[in-house]
Amino acid sequence: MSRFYITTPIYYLNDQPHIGHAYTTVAADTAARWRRLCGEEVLFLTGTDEPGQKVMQAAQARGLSAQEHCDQLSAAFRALWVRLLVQHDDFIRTTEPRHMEVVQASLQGLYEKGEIYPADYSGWYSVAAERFWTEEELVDGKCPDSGRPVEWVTERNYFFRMSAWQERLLAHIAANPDCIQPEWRKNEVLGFLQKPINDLCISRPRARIPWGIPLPFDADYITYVWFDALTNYASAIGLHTDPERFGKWWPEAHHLCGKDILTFHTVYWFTMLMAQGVAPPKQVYAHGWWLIEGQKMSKSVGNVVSPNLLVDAYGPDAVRYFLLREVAFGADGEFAHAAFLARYNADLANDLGNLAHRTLTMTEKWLGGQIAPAGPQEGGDEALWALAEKTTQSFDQALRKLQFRDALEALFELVGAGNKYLDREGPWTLNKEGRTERLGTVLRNTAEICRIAASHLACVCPAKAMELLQKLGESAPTLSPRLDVLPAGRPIQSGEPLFPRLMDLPDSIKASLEAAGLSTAAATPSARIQRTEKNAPKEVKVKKESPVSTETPAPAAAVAPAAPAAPASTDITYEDFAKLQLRTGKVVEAANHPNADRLLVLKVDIGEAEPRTIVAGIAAVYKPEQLIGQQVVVVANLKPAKLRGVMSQGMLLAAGGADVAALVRPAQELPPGTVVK
RNA sequence: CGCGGGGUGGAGCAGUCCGGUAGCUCGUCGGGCUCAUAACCCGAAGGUCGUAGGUUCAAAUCCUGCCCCCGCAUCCA
Repeated sequence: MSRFYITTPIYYLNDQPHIGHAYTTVAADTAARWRRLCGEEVLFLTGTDEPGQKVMQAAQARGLSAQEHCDQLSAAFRALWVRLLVQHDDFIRTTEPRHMEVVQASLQGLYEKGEIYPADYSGWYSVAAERFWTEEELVDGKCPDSGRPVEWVTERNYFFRMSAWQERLLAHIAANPDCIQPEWRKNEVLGFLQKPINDLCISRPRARIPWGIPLPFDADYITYVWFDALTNYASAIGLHTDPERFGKWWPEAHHLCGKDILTFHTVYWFTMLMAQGVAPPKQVYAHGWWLIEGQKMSKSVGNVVSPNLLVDAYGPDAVRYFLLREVAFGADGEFAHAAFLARYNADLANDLGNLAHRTLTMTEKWLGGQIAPAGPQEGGDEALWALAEKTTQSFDQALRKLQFRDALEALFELVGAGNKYLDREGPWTLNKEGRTERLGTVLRNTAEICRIAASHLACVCPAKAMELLQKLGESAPTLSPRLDVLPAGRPIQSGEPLFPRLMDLPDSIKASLEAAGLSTAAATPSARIQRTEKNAPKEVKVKKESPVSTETPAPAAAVAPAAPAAPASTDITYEDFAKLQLRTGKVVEAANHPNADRLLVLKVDIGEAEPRTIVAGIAAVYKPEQLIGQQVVVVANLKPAKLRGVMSQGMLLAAGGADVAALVRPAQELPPGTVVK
């Protein structure tokens, strides 16, 4: 029996699970479910990555011990997987003994082979950020994160001879062209490997970082987090501890990961394994990132698509379907609720749901609710049989290559063909003319299409697929492409529509969009509305940038860049103005920017659950303590931007030209969040 | 020469590696059907495939230059 071992990265417990975590995990689950459906032996591993500075900081911020914090968050991940219908076979935590002992065995083995050696390392160290920086990374000779001074520190550490494996790594990739996917990502890795790579520092002094796996050969050091984390893929199946189990699964290892950590999963991990005499995994597949409503994912915007919110609003099946159908696996995508609604209605409600519903209701009305025997093939029958055969093949091929979108596209081509077939064969006419035998054949054919669609969809939309199969009287998926699988006389029931059409965004989604300062115009599933909504930010940008364009003759703004007043030639419509979301706010905290002397970092309450962090260039005019308790006017839907390292989630209105003269504030005390227009 | 990605009918994308009738989804317009979740089906309009050259019998696809857009970076909010 063929085997399939698939993993997600172990997720770092510095924050709640977000859509990116859900994406990787759903993809892995779908691949795993498909292999199981095909009768293969499957091992699907996910888990959480626990030790680390950021985790400890996050724990401290919540007033918890690191272990309590990790237990809670790890449970939050597990709970989400349950909600998303993820069926992992194993869940590993890097604090488990079974993992730690393998990490130590690996290190010991490498040390004994001479693959790990001690050396002194010198660099600019920031006590505040607890890390080293390169000369180039420093800002004015200070730590770019904290703005604090750095010191030149020499430290003894242990290094893995990664550089010695560079040639063999290149040879391995050349000999195994599919081991890094997609192809264009592999080229990025190969580009990275054109330059000599360094040895990898795999230790950290315990004095500096107290939490981690101790080096077996020097108790003053703990293991570098990536060495620790990557090893999970092997420790979970018994590297160094259970050779039989490891030998069984390792040759079939497939790792999914985000594009940001591809280098770790290929260069570091492959060479770590090769140095231990273990072949690299069969394949590493890097997927892209989701933009949220046109913006890069950040904490505040990310809430709009928090996986739990999505599952609450749409249910797990629809969320899984959208994630896998909307973009090619590997490319970046955009999660917009309007697009979600459009996709859901078009594919799940109108095409599949409706095909099922019309087939089932006609069968109930005219055939006593029973599947009819397969009669002789006429009309479009032959083509339908052929397409079903072709579809099941395409689906399987695409899914084996993790091309989820292509697989679903193929499957919905068959669904579409089912709808067309009904129209051409016109069962309502057959019924009127009393041609019952042909009527039965036509409806059994589309029922079979539903059976095939549901069976294949069982890996993507497990719950809804089962629901549909049950309507057809089936208790489990059957992958046969034949249209004579359902037994004649089988009772069916139509029941309620499988995927009710969504006429508007759920209220919970609208509320979260509003809270994040995003438009809820997407509410109507009409493309016209989508279009204006999507175009809006672009138009604004064009205007903003036109002064520097060489194309247009520059208007007054370019001549007098200091004058913010818009020239008459760029009148805006009320519609343009209405795109601004202005709110009153109250400054609750204010501090100097750690790394910029003209900026202040403010926390401004604008009536949301949490105050916004807003960076303002007003340090020349206001001192932080003057501002606390002051009322201000905030542009609430300005795209967030990082200013000297601090994310700013809005802008304060201020009067003045190039230099700010004074902040704008309401004439009277108003509750925070009051709309300004 | 900072790094990376990209410019294909109104929108979003595929096709580019391996040159040879420009395809898909949504939208628009017109029609049909009436079993169905205002769903389904048919037809039409709409693209000099960013641009200028080159190679070729033939270029969205190969080569060269240029323009533009989007991320990251840049004390601009």
